[in-house]
Amino acid sequence: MPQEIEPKWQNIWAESGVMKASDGSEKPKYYDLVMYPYPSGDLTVGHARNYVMGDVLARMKRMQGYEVLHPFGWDAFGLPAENAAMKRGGVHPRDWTLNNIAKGKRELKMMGILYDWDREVISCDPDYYRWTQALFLLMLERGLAYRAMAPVNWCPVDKTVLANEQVINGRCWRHPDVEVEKRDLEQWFLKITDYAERLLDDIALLDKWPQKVRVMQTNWIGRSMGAEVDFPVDGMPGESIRIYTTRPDTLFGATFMVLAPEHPLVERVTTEKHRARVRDYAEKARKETEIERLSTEREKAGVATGGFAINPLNGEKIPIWVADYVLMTYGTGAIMAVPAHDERDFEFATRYDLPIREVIAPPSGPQRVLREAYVGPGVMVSSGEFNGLDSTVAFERICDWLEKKGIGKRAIKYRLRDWLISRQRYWGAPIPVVYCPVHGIVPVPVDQLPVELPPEYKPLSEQPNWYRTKCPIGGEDARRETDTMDTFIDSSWYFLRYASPHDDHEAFDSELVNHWMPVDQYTGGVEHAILHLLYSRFFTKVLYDAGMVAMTEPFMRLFNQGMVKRFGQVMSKSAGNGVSIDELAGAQGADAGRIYEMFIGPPEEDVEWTEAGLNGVVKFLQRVWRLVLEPESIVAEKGAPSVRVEPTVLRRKVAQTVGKVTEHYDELRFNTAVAFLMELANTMQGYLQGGGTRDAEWDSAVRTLLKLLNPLAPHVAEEMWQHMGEKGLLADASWPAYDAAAAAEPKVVLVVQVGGKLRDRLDVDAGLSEAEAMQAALASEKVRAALNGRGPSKVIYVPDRLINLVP
RNA sequence: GUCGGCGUGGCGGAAUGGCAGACGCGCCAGCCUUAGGAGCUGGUGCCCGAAAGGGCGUGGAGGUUCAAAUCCUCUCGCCGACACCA
Repeated sequence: MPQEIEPKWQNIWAESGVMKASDGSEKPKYYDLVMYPYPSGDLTVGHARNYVMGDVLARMKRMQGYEVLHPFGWDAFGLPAENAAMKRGGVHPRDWTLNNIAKGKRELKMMGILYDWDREVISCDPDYYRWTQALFLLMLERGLAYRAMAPVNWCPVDKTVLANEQVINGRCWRHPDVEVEKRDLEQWFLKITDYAERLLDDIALLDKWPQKVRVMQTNWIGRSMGAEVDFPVDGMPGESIRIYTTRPDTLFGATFMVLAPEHPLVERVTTEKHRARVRDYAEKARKETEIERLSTEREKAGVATGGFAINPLNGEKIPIWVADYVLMTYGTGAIMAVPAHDERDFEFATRYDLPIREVIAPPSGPQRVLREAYVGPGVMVSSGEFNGLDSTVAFERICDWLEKKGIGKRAIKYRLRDWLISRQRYWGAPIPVVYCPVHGIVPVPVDQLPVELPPEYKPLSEQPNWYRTKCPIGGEDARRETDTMDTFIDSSWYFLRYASPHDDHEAFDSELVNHWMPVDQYTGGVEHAILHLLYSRFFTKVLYDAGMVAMTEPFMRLFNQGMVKRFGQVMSKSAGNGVSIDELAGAQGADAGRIYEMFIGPPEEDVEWTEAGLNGVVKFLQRVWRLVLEPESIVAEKGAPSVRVEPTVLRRKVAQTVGKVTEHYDELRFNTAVAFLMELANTMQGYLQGGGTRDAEWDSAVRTLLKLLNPLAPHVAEEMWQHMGEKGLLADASWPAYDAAAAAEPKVVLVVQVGGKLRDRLDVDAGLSEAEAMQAALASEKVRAALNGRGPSKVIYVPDRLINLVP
């Protein structure tokens, strides 16, 4: 198998345009999308694994008669380019990025991966980020973008703000060993929280997503249902503290309150005597880093304010404390503490010797000594008029009561927070607004987009020639926003741009988007399970509301492929353990590399890279080559066994392989799909060695094998196809149809059993499913007679080959 | 701590509740050249046995079933996500 065949076929495919997606096609569409990568230099075999998966699927779908959209692009803005530029002074991030893109593109082509390159999207291209900016303005127009002074996560290494989602365990997502700091800054946010409910509810529609990702998104959004209740402050008429609780049924057990250190009422409720200590404590809490504050290991600590509040349910006076285990960013920043039924409150009460009152009795009855909080449901006690009720009932009754009295109401809270999108970086899409002393925040008119980055690589805030501008409204001297957007904005809509990549008067053509979308298959790493996928879903819903797209969810079916590791670590150039596509394709050819990537392990699992098995797939390809083009050499093999593979066995094997390979490609179970093809090749070899004739049936077996192999090993398959004298591209050939009758085992047998004893057996048609076979059996005279009118206690379906195993 | 997922040969891993270990790697033997680290053929879960054959086997303990790697309960171990969210 000469390696020159690879460029040969790559050129033929390019000229024939097999990979181009036609907008006006009559065929059913199939949108096969892979997550666009960050162009970080050499792509590794880890990237290739992902893209080969997408390519195998695209090639099969084309052969199945779909009009396949299989595009590619680059997530080209972002910090690594700036870091690289800084490292080798003088390199512009743009040059570094575009250079990497050129390299990556060459490698992808080398692997025989076919993309519709006419639709390539590069997020740092002004023709792209022009529309990223337009979409930001759409958000602004719809009231979904706002500026706010807020304590933000600040990465001291990257010197930029991070979104919540980019803070992992209190550390920067890019630098796992760097603690994130808190800073107060005025920043742009997107109101993703407005969509929290829909983002959560619509997870139900994503039934073809991995359960794991659905759970992660659900938890991330974090809905809780409860009530907001106002607790009047003792001695301050008209003043009250609003708390949020998920357990209104425990209101009678509230023995104290806790405010977050940043809570606005802390100063007011604090008495003179306690003022100094409270101030001191709040000051310290503010300085603590998020990671210290969020540690559950730490003992709960706080200080009393000296102030009191009134429990509106029973009129009881309860002390107000300040403690940092209450977060200003969730709920109302204030809680009622019910130590008997909340573990955190229990710990706090125990430490400061605060009263603990049980108001829900566990099923085992009231506890004599409370050693720990009881958080389950039970019977209400010490709760006035609600005594004796089940706590789940009391939950509703107390809410009703609060609402009737006007001191509280049911409320739903989300863990999800608004998306902070400002980045104090050069290499990103500039936020297209102007600050005018007269008109305030003025959006740059869409027809003036893009707000292009200045050529010089230097912080935008240090480029007055760039940021000094005129107000688009009145022409006053004004200043441009010098922050750029989080790159996750770029990637929240790139899959829409592929539908009309050259549209130069709108972000995308709605009609074309509605034609291609939603994405039928989306493949990418699980590391994007929350960030990218949640943001893309959010964008899609906003665009739906704006009437610009017809779908409410962008990705129908999601697949998270595993990572390729080496020496136990994720493969990457920077970690120095990368194996490049060049090396893989250079070793034994692109096709062997492709098959090996698919065969190395289950696609969703992480795999350790080793080339130990590469030789096995090379042997497989060589065997296929001989079967197809030199079958006579196999018949002549010396020392061959005399085991015969009957023609019927070969025929059935071919039919079964069609069914299995089609199904497993479809379900992205490539490792087993490869195994089935190997089995077929083994059977075919056995057939020849056993003296099988090379008749029309053999010929059809060969052709079927080539078609099934084509998505995996397209160069070799095309070459063999051509050698066989076939006209036309194998890529254009039709996918073999599955013949269920030919694939079926000879027959199946039903065992009918009454009272645990075998009564009769019945042959049924081959090819029936278990359910069909059972039904057929129950309808048959023979079985009815055997049952003797008593009805079966059991009807057992057993394949013929296993009949002897049944007692 | 909570929520997910996973435990199968020497290895990567297969098995709609139906012959566990497909397919491949590795290993062993033979063939071929005989320079093989190339190629071909056969064998290869573990134990007993010369063989025929027998026994045991999917982390562990129970259970459901004619039948369990698969379903249920408990338990041990590993991995991942989230983690004071009131």
